[in-house]
Amino acid sequence: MPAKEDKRSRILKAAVKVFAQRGFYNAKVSEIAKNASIADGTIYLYFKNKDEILISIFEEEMAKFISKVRKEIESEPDIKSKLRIFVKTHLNFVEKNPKLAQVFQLELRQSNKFIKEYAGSKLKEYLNVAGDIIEEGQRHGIIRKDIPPGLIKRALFGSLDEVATHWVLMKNGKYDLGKSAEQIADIFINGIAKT
Amino acid sequence: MPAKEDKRSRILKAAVKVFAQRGFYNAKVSEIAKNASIADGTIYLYFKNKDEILISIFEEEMAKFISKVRKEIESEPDIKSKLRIFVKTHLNFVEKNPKLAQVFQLELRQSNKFIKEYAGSKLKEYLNVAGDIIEEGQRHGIIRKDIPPGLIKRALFGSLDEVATHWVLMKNGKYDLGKSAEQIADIFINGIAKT
Amino acid sequence: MPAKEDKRSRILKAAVKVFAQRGFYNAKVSEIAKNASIADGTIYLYFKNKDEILISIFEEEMAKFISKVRKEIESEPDIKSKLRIFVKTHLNFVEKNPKLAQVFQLELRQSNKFIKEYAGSKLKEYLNVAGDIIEEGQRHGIIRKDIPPGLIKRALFGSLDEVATHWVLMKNGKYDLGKSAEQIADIFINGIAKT
Amino acid sequence: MPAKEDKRSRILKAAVKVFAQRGFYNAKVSEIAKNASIADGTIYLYFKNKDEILISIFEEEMAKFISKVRKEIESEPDIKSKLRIFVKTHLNFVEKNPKLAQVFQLELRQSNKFIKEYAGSKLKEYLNVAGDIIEEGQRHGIIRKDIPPGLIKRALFGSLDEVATHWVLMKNGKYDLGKSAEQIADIFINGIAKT
DNA sequence: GATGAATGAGCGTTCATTCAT
DNA sequence: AATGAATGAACGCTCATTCAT
Repeated sequence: MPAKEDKRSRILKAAVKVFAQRGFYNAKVSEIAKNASIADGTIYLYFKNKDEILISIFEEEMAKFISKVRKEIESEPDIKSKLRIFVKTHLNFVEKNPKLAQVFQLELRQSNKFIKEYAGSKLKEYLNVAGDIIEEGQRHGIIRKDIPPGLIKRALFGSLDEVATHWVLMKNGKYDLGKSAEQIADIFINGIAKT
Repeated sequence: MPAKEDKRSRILKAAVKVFAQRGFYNAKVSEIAKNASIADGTIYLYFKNKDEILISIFEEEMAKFISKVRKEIESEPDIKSKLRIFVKTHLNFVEKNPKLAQVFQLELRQSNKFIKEYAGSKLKEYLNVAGDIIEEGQRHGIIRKDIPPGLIKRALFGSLDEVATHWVLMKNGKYDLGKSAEQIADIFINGIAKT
Repeated sequence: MPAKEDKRSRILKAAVKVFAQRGFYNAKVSEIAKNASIADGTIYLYFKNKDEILISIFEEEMAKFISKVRKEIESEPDIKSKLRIFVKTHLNFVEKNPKLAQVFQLELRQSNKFIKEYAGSKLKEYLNVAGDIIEEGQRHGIIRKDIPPGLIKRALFGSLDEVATHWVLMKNGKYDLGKSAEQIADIFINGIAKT
Repeated sequence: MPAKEDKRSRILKAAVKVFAQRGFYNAKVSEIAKNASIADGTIYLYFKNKDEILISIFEEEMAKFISKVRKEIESEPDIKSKLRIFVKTHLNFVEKNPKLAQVFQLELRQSNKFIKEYAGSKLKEYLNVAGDIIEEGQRHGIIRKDIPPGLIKRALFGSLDEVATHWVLMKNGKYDLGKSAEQIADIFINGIAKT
């Protein structure tokens, strides 16, 4: 059923564009429909409501991204480089997908449904990619054990997220996210290294 | 000016309560007015619009908080303890002001005006409290100089912010923010220390 | 507060006009507002929703009509003439208020809320005006006692209602409701007389 | 034609069920289709639109009912018993077909098309069954001639209709329609008898 | 004939904001 | 300054109906 899948992705693609352009609340469903070259009502054959479009964008892009990150990490020889790659892949994704980044960093958080009702399983899964590396590092005696991995992964994610948001708000141009990635990786790798 | 100031703060106090209870978008101006025991229209004598109430809450609470943080830091003898106190004060504030924390961590970000138009001078000022400590540390040769203080302060803030948001979403109970503060401080102090 | 009362009745008057013209479901709230020379939203200061406008028309017109009927009956000397006057007043009201009659006979019954949720206390009250006459007649030995007044009043009302509806659908012109009133009164008075 | 006829009646049967359950306006065509185990679009091969389904139910059930009433009356020896049987058959039908009665008494009247456009030939035909008895009675000098049969039949129908509606709204249980039928017949037979 | 995916018109209601008093 | 009645813009969503297959 390729036609159906095709229509569904056209909606999502159009939604990313419109959300990034207008913001989630100002984005009109009818504008998304027009951008996807379908009728307004058709959207509701694929998504329950406007919030669900937003959440689907997140879930599906995150799913793709998570498996990408996993693949990148896999081939790294040690804990530290895994962590470094995790950080670099995160900020590289932001840099390469500015529209999507705007949706992830800004629009997503305007939806009550997303923030307060959506459990955020994809987010948890992503955080656990980092969490798993950290736990492994702790088992191997490379990472200090007196800080819970749950806190470390969250602190790391917070740093990346904040830097990403700032980059989006600065309209991209300003700084080099690749460099920042290296530096954030440095901070955390040194910060949590077993001494 | 006491009467006016009084009414103004009653509005802000009522707004924090209603925003925390209902969320920014679901909060009705009329409900804030009722909570402040004034007429709907009166609110517009003190604030330009609903977003301005939110922004004013942020600005005024941040002003108080910033000067508190500054005072706390002042008395600390060295860079590292200044940084540690910065972190602890941040998370302690969250823990002691759950309603305000909910507004800061969640509701504030639902306002397009806040995110996209409000330059966030108070936020910058707050970040610079950390930035100043870091710069001082770099000048004193205690903190590595190869990472821009602008990035460090943002990374640190991001970590604190993410942990705070998680705490708010978990409905507070779960974990000990005091302990987390120590651990985040540890990570960053070690992470940016000159080796 | 005459201004407020005035606005409320302007809405009701406009609603009768628009409901009669377009039917309940096709009537747009905005058209009612325009006819009443007020803003759309103002309607919702006076009525909870569109159905409530319809129900209010019914309740308020019925209240006026019921007290009119009661007054007419009061002055009649005996049971039979009371019953006759009841019938005549009913059909006379229909004849003199064609727009309202259209709303009562046709539009009202298109509202699910009216039919299925609204208890219809005013309708009950009206039926009881007839019911009371009948009970009195039974007590006085003028009306046969082997038929419950509850059935008689309903049968009588049904006859009047059906004739009224037919008259509305025939666009009024056709027949003389005054004559019909006399004849229906005849049927019922003879039909329920104690023999 | 059996397959087609079969599908058509399945739709009508499903529609009665769904209309009685949800009301005409809340009934979804797709739900009728699901109940009839056919595709949504198939309904439009048999009926022009949703209103036509409703009207068809009415017409077809009325056709069956009218011929039933005619048969019942035929075997009656005199005018009065014919009239009595007419009344009893009417209310007996209601009592024996509660779902259909709900559709006839309540849902049918919510359709603008039915009320205002559908001439109601089946209704006329049914009324004329009573009208014919009455005219015959007038010719035979049994029924008073000073009331037009057109009014009598309508008054009688109104009584039956109102009692039926009340019975439906009371959710059936309450009263004995058989008894009511006798009493209504009494009222009218006495009421229109030549004196 | 049968399907069911696609269409797109249609509108009640909310609520931030204004402004006459 | 304070009031609160009045305003009116704004739009997501449903669902009867169509039509390509």
